[in-house]
Amino acid sequence: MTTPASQRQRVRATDSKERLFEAAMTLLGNRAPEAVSVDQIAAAAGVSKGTVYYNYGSKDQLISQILDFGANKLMDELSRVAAGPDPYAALKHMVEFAMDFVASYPAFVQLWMQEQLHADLASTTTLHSRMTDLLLQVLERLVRLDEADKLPVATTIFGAALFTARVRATRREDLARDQVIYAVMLTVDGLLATRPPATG
Amino acid sequence: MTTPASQRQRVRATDSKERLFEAAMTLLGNRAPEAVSVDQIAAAAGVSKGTVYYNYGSKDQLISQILDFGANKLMDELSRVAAGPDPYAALKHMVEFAMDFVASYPAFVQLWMQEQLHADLASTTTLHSRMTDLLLQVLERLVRLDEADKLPVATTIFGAALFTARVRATRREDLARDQVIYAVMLTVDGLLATRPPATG
Amino acid sequence: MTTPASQRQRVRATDSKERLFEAAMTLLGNRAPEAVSVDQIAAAAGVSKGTVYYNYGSKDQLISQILDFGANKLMDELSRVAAGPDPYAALKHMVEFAMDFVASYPAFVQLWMQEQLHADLASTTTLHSRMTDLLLQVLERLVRLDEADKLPVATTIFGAALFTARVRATRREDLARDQVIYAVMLTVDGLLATRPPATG
Amino acid sequence: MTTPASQRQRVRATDSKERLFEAAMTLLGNRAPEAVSVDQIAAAAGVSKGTVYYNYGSKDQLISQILDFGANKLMDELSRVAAGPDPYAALKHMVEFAMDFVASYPAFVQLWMQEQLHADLASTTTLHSRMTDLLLQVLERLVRLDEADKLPVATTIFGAALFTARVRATRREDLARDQVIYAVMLTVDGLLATRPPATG
DNA sequence: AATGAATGAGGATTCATTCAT
DNA sequence: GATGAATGAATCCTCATTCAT
Repeated sequence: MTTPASQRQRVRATDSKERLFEAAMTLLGNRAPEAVSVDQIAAAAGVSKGTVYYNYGSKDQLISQILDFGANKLMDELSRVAAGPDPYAALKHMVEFAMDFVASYPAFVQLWMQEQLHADLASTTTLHSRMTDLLLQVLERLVRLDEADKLPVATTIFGAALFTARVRATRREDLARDQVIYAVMLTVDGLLATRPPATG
Repeated sequence: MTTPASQRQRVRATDSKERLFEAAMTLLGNRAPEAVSVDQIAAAAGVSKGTVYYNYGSKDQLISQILDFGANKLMDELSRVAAGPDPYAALKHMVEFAMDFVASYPAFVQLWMQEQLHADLASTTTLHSRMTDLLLQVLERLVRLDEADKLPVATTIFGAALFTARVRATRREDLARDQVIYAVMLTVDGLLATRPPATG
Repeated sequence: MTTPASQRQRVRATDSKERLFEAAMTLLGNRAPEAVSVDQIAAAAGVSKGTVYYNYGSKDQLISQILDFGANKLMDELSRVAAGPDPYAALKHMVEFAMDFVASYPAFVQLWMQEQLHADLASTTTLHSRMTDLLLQVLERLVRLDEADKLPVATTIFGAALFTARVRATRREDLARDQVIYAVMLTVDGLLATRPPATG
Repeated sequence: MTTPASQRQRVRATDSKERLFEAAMTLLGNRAPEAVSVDQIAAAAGVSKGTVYYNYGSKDQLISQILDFGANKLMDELSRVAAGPDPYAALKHMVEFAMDFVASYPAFVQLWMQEQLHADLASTTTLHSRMTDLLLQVLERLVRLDEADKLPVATTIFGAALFTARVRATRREDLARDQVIYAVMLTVDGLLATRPPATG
């Protein structure tokens, strides 16, 4: 049935789903997921509570989709940036992008950190290892690393970027974007200063 | 609450209170505070629910006290370590201590990050600024920093340490303590490599 | 038992007991008994909560004793006043005394009205019938009443006095004592105007 | 989970709200609001506890609505009756109506008296002043009153009617309706006997 | 005589979820 | 597609009461 009337309805249906997604995104950027009720999300989206369940099945699934959306969006762009010819510039661009991404989607870090706590490390671990893998790909084009240092170094860069980005999102006045990026890149500078360059 | 602070000699009096503190500490290390019920804390401490309220007034106050306890303990020791003669060694000892502290009190980071989200930046901000102040005191004995870089750099070190420590606390198998400490110190190495030494 | 030692103890015991009585009296004047906790009473009296139970056995018994104390005090004085030679003057004095009594012991009316609701009409009914009996004794010295009118008339006077006195206790600015007494006495004036005088 | 549909009674949309209202009305007629739990109200209405909150938001709001409903219903009818041509008859009809109203809605007086105690004199004062205003409108068509006597006299009639009506609602055997109305009207008789008639 | 610690039953409220329409 | 009504489990908290000291 693709009568004009039902088409019009489908457009509006998609509308509801997207509005809910945006609303949840906004609300979850400031508060822990437990502190955001389905009522609040529905109200912020201007739809009824039932619509949340109609479109997403459950609160957890809605949150999961936000998390997945964020993780994929982040990784996609980061992978693209990581492919740049100059590894140092690529790393810096990655940090820059991460910084801006967190500013745009504060809910994402919020949710990811929250998930980190639960024992079900499914998507969480996945993102973490995807991130460190990607970082290491670029780092190894820059310096030679001991096997045992790889994960710690990558995790440190990842953590420094995430943490400072998150702090910036909360209290934005006193942490200038470029200075923070510079500070995070110091880890890489430290590597360059103390490690042999990558053999190519 | 009419508890004269001078008479803390009663052994049994402190017993329930301490057991509750420990139990809350343990439970809050693995889960978000909203996900830990007062019932669970009381049960884990082997006391009745009412005892939580008798001793702490409310769940929030119990959590607050854990947070304060952790913040003070952390800052006390860190201040002591920061006073060491060699600034680089002092910084490394600080990172080492932070790493071990988080391993011992995972609940603390958990709670602190949680607080970070809420808008009530009272104790949260305090710890953050106390930490960055202390870090900067030591850093400035090591290198000369632009005014605008101070807070970003200190926040980066703080964040990298906290984040990696927290990740270690969750999944301890693949992040060796010493390598992580080395990785966090890379930020300092980067500073040393790119900045003029402190004048003294 | 009137040994010196026990006397001395009785003095101190009486002290706590009386302080509790006064404190309860004050607190119960402004709030419903359910809204006044034993903690509050003990705190207001400057003693520990256990002392309430040591002295009164339970919250209910403490309240009961206040109620009994008030009922007896009120009835004693009212009986004395009722015996005056002029029945109209006696009635007016009774109303005056009741008005002042309620102003002094607002908790009393409060508690009595509260008890009124419960099905256990023990002390409540007793006071009510003692009051109406006393009123009727005086009224019958003034006018002749049909048997069926006695209780309604006495209850009306009782109620008018209690209600206005209670309203005065709450919002004291706009109800002058003497006008209120005059207004309550209008019921008696109405009787005098429409009823044959008592035969004596 | 949920009980099978066969066991559960289907309740119509508006039904639940009204059933809750009635149930609360009944329960609050016999007990102080603090002594009536939301569980009891829900059980008496045959709905779940959550339904109380869905329909009324809170226990206080439910009680408020009962109070408002009663106050409006009482005032509406009383205003209508007060407009009658003969002021004495109008007053008597007002008392009669009040008497019957309290018999029908004992909860109302109960709640009103309870509110009286709290310091939040919002709705309470309103009803009180609306009542005395209305009474005075009619009284002034009957007799001339000193300014200072107006409020006391009106409050006395209001109180006498409310109090006796409430006593009747509790122990109905010994206070006949007509005799009580007669007794309350004695205040008016007293005024007529001692005051100059209204000019007009 | 007095108390501080502890208790547990009970109460108000929230909220994710279900379901008939 | 969407919704409003209803639910009940779970949660935080209060408070009268008990008891060892």
